[in-house]
Amino acid sequence: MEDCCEDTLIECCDMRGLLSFTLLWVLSKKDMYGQELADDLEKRRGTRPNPGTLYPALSKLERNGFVETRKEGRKKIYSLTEEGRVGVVRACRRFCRMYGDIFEESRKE
Amino acid sequence: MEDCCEDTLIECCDMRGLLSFTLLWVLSKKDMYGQELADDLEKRRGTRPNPGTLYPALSKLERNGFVETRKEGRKKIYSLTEEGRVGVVRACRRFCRMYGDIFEESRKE
DNA sequence: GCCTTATTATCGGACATCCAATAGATGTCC
DNA sequence: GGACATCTATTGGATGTCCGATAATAAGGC
Repeated sequence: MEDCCEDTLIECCDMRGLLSFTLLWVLSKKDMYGQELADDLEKRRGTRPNPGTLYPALSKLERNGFVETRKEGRKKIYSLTEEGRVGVVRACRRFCRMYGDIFEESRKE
Repeated sequence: MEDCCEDTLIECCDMRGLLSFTLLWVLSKKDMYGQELADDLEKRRGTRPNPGTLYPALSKLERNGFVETRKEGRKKIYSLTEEGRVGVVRACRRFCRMYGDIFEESRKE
């Protein structure tokens, strides 16, 4: 408990990465606008992603055809395209093959 | 099955990242030399990490005190320090908080 | 209309991860 | 000793993820 890093950053190794994958995953559950996505990421990581990180990643996903957007008032709602839905399933499979054992072991404790 | 990406790279989103975390995790199971670590990563990801990726990451972990080395013949064996063991436990906790739900759902299928 | 606020967005810089290509160092085998 | 294979390592360049700071846009309240 005492060395539980609830809201702190890991200092032993860099844990950056997988932002676009995480965004696809979150969007596969529910359409969201930017700040909602930022809320979700903040809950996961403990820190809120900077707009300079989040929006370019979303733009790239849209440019590549995995995400589409619509406007609702001042909000811009992001949702997966059909291609995005196919892609996220494949990406999850790859993710599990890469890191599944880490989770299996951590579940036991 | 047909869209299973056994040995191909994911094309829908970038899945780089977490190399140093993965190295710490693998080393927490067994001391290894460089090429052994490369074998393990190849099995996980489908592609072999380039030496220009692997060795700088290991050097940084050693420089930061999480990994130490000894020579055995032409091999250089990497192992975790005590600090590395503490760090990897914390990092795993963080990792599970970030991505646990993805695994939980994928386990069901 | 004007101010406030929420939301989207860009810029510049730092760094980790990735690659291809190449080099150095050390065992092994003939 | 010399050729070969194995293992460690570096260089240089591309890209994604991260930040702080700042800007642009648009809805709502007065």
